[in-house]
Amino acid sequence: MGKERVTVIDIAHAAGVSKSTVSLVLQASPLVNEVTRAKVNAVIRDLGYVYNRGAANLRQSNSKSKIIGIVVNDLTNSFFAELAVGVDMVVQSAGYVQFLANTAESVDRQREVIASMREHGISGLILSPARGTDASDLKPLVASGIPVVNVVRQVAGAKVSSLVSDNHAGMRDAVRHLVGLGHHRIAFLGGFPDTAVFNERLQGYRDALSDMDLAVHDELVVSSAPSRAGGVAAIERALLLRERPTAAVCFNDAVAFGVCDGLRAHRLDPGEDFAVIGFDDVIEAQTAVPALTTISVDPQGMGRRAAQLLLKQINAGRADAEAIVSSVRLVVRQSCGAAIDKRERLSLL
Amino acid sequence: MGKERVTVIDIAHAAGVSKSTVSLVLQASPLVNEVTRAKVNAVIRDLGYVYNRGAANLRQSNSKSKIIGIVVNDLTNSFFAELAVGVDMVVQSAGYVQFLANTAESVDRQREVIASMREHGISGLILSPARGTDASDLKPLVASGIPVVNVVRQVAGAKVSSLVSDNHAGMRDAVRHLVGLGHHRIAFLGGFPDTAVFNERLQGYRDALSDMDLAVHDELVVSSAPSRAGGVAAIERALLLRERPTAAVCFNDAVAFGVCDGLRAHRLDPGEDFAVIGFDDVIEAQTAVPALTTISVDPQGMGRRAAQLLLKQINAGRADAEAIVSSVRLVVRQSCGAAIDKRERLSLL
DNA sequence: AAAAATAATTGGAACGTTCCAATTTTGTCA
DNA sequence: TGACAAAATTGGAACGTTCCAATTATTTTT
Repeated sequence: MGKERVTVIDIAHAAGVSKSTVSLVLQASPLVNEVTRAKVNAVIRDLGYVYNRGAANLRQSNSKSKIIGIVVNDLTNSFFAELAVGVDMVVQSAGYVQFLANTAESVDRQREVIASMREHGISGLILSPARGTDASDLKPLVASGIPVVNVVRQVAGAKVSSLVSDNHAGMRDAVRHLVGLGHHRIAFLGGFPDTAVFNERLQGYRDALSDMDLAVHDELVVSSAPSRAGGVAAIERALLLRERPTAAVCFNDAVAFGVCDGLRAHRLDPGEDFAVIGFDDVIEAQTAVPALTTISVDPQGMGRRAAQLLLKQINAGRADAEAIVSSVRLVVRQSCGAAIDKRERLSLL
Repeated sequence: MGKERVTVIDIAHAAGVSKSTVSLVLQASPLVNEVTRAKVNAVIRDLGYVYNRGAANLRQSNSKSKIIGIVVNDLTNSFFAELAVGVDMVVQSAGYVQFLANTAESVDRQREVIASMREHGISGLILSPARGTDASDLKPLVASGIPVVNVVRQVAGAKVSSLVSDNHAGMRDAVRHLVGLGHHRIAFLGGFPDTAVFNERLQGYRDALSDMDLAVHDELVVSSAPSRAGGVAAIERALLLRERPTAAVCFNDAVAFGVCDGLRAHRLDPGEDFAVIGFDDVIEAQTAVPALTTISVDPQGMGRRAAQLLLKQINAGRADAEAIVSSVRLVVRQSCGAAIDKRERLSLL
């Protein structure tokens, strides 16, 4: 059943026209007469023809392939899943289809999948680089004129566009908010110190404290895996300090949830006895108990913007690197509690 | 810089051999002499040649394309993200690359992306069908001999393979466990009643109650959106019953988390005052507070198995439909609490 | 050393499409 | 009706690869 392919030649034959004409109707060219167009389209439907983009693409090597690649370092992280969804939306409605690959932080794997995608003729790539990605890994790609947009993480020295969230400003706003509520011992919890994102966020924390004329205590900075379990571990350590913090900004929401878990394990009520602020605003942040105050980075929106930027570069034919930092905003929910003085007043009742 | 493509002809020319020879070394044929092979490979590296799979694939239309498609109905759901990761793992190590598309439950979108993938020459498809998918949507695909593996959801009447989790047995085990702990008013919360998955799980719930000689009360079945918010709504309704349930099995983990939230809003402690069991075992289930007792379905494992099944069919050239139900297992954590009598004994202290 | 066998290489056709230049058909105007 | 313009159609070459049959180079056998 349905062994051999139906080609334009078959269509042409059945419709009594030439293959050139069939090709023209496939491209919706205005050159072809209405009645022949109708006839050809009918035959196309009848014979169950399916367009062979591979062949088409071979001929028109000038034109682009309608395929883009997206490779992320950790698809199990819902942040990246959301990002992929955002990319998918704009890419899909532009008539493109996307190769998606997960590198699980392996640069070797990343190299392989990028090479494979290249052989398949992607006309652009959105990349959330694995830790340790070197500019040389992207070199061949940009040398052959394929636009690349880095998201979330930058690659030092690579001449490609990037779209990262404003880590510095986000963390600064979080700290300011806590200070405004009356806190002055604020911890910075979670994250691996060898990443650019960590350092940007940490710097935002430090700068905010300085701006508000508060001392920066290094023992209040506790790094850990950027996961829920890491959050538990980090708050454990922070609670051992002789002078306990009264609030924490966390590397990301996963850490923040872990911190809440750890607080509860110590009979402390997050939001009430201790203020917690996350980063990312993952979906669960709004429905968790307590709802998480966090920095919203809208990963889906970032995905959309990255895809738009990539498509723009593909269409322009020219890919001059531009670095966009995506603004973020503080979303105040319950986990950071009310102002300290107000709380004290209430507790007097 | 790097404007025009390097082709086998360029390689042949530079290495002083024919394009046929170059082609042979590209395919690692044993027919070619070691020294020429080395020479050709050197030139390939020097000129920065990249293989054009499109062209190759065009010629050898018998051979397959090394591309598979995966389309899911909701990538923002971490269950499907995990599934995609599982697929990615086996597909990647088999030298394939995957088109990934998200349909967001739209059958129209699904139809479009499947058509697009077909035009791009996928040699197999893994599909988690959007709600309302009809067998006719898959007809053309199977007619042209492209293997399809449905995951999570079946499509009635479609002659394709499927891999679904054992919903009936999973829910049955959950209910049995609760009955074993001493509960006899157990609610079934969440999910849309018009889906096959819902009905399979509900049937497991009913059968387990019957098996244990307990009555099935329809008012204890409260459907809702299969989300955290839906869980909150469902438990709200369940708590309005004059005879309240003491435990609940939930349509999935998201609902279960919502149920926990709702319980807390009523000053009830999930796991202590009310037993909750989820379904899916998403990552957060183990780190949540209380850790969620749930039915583990290992989405990543399902993804791997689905991919393996698909590759098997692709390689066999023959795609006889087989229906696999993936076994599940109850993972007991804290949200279902201790046995009722033990708890009563403890509370006497 | 000639014949036969084997190893290595090669030119051209083919895959399914698009593009170009050329041709045929149709329409318009004097 | 003839001349011209406009509209519609068309054949062949090309894209980058693989495959086949054929050729050439090398080795083995007698």
